[in-house]
Amino acid sequence: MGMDLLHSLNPAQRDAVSATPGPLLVVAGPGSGKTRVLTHRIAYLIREMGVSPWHIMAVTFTNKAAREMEHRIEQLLDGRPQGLHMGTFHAICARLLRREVDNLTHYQRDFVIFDTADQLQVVKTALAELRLDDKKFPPAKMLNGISTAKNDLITPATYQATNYIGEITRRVYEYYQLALQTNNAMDFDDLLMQTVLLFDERPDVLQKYQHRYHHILVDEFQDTNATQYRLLRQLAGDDNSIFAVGDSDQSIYKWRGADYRNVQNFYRDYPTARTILLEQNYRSTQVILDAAMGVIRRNADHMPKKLFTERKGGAKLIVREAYNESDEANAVIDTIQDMMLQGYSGNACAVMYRTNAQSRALEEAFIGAGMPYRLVGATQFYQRREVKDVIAYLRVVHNPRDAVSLGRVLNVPTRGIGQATQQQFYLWAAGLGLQPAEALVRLAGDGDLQHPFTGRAYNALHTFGGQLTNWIALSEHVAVGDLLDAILRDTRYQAHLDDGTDEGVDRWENVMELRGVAGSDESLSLSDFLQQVALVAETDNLDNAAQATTLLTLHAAKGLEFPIVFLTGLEEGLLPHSRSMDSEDELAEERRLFYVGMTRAKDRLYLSHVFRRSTWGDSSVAVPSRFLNDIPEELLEGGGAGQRRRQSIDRASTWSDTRPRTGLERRPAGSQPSGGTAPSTPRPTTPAFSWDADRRLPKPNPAPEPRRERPATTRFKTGQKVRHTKFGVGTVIESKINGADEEVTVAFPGIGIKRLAAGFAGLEIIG
DNA sequence: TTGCGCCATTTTTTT
DNA sequence: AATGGCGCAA
Repeated sequence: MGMDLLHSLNPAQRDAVSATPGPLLVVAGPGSGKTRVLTHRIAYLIREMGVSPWHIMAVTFTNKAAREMEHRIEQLLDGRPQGLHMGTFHAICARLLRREVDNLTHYQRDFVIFDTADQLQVVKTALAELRLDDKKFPPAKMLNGISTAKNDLITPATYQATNYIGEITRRVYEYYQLALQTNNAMDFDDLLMQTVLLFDERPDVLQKYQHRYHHILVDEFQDTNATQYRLLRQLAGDDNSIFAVGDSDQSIYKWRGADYRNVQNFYRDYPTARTILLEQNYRSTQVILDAAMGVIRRNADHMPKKLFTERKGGAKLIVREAYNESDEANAVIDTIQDMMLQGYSGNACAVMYRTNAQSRALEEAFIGAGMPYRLVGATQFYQRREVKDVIAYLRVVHNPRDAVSLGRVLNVPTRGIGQATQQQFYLWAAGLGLQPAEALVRLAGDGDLQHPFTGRAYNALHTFGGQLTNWIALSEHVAVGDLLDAILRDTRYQAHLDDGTDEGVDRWENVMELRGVAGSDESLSLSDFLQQVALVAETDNLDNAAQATTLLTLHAAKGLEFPIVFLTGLEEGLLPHSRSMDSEDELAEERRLFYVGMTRAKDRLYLSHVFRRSTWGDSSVAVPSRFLNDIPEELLEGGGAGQRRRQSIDRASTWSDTRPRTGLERRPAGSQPSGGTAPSTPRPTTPAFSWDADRRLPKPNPAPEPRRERPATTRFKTGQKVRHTKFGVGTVIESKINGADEEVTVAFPGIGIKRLAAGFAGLEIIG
């Protein structure tokens, strides 16, 4: 029997799976079979060590990972183990808090979970109430500060402000937290923090869980934050075992409070902890691994690892420059079609990028080519206005104290409760000591109730209050789906969305999709439904069955693998992102992000950057990412990246008026070769380049291109040498008129690309 | 009160 | 390029 579980593992994996209970850290390189180790460990505990599943808790990073593990354990054990507790930190905490809600000081049963939009709403209210200027103190920044505090387990009471902004953040945080309690709502961070606080205050409650969870397994340990780590320590107590799996090279959530120093904390707090290193990779070719190691090695805090695989050799990496993002996208598509001809299936490829905004150009190209794709993230389903509205209705029905959700739908669809009425209404409700929805219900139910509303406003409020009362009553004995139907019917929501445009139809379809999620299952409670909906991640719903290329951000790619991976937009400012450029730490994280992307690839890795990238409608010259320079030359097909980087800058300087015919010029919109729908023409668009060098097409489209800029009035010309007082001598890459001033982009050797306002820069032309 | 149109600002990554 | 905030007209 024991053979079954261990014989398919390599020595290091076997060591981990069969380790004696106690603190253990598995350092798992990418593709080293960590899910395998985790699942086998759980199976081993149950079957070989006689541990009851009831005593095991496994924490994963996404719900999808939890499901996947559950599925694999089921296969290993020929059945579902009863009582095994598996899920994300957030889901596990939410469940625990629901169960212990009577022991919470500030919350009642039926609390709701606020998402970012709700949080922003609360912060805006807080700023208004505190008479603070939301221009000076942007709500998103405030929220960020609050979240950071919560991730570090800092409450409004323990918040130490060191400067004015800090003091403002503290005040907003204080107000915000009270508002959440009044709304009987928690945000994502609360789920974790309130659990820790509960355990702190109530040793008896903590003890209950300590007695239950003898074995705690943690996936993606490098991405735990201080609060999560504290929670693990609380649960582990003195007697329970922590089995942590992680890889600090794949830590990419520092901005969310993740602190990979928890790895060091782990050793500090558990001096007897064992470490097991998993270095054998079962995913990628050695070429891909070597390239990835070449990149990650440059990080100062990188712990040396030697990733190896039995898949010696492999195709070299291919780096190419495209003219602009649409050419880049078309080149990707062209290569994917090629790969499919070579026998790869439709879901073999993934295209990754740094920012969600980059998906647009790709999507357009896929649609243009008639190629199937699925997009992970972007405007996430549950963030869409119409979906949020419908959920807000359900939330108010579920928890009438939720004033944020009520505020969202009070006049959506418009029902004659305008701004003036709303203000009056909120004041009146507050005077009664009631939350708005509670007051509405009272107004509808009690004809004698004193109120200040005039005929029209009263009618509108009274009617809505009546509806709300009905829905609440309905929710007691009817399935979630039926309740949703009633709400949609009573509010005439479909008519509200139908504005005659395709977008209106889309929106209704989204609502129907949500209706599908609710299903007609009687046993799904409203509470469970809302929680489920609040805690889903976009990657959770990724099904691999669809024969489509996956489009996703590098962050979303973590934990996934694909035979063929395209990393696009590898340019300075994008990867590394411009917001990360002035901090060594953040730069290191950007590099890890690149590393994560590279190591998703099993067989082939394509890297691309563009010459011209458009952001916010105007485009500018881009420089290849510095990370490309760190890939060993011999692993790249064709020339090295460093060479290309220099070439690109040089080329930029010769490309203004004497631009050679490259076939790369952007075609005027609409001049694309048409007929893309015919299946016999699999290549409806003409790629500017192909990764397959010999298939590079001759330039078929000599359509005269409208000049992009009228440089007649610019003082500086591309290719000119200029001198700057601080940066020294550089080469002008481009210059354009921007408002009243001229914007000059200059490459300064050894310094980088600078964008300068000609009026202020004091540039001297020297050649 | 609603709805439209103009203006400003924006994008890093997400449970 | 797209969204949100704001002012004005109906």
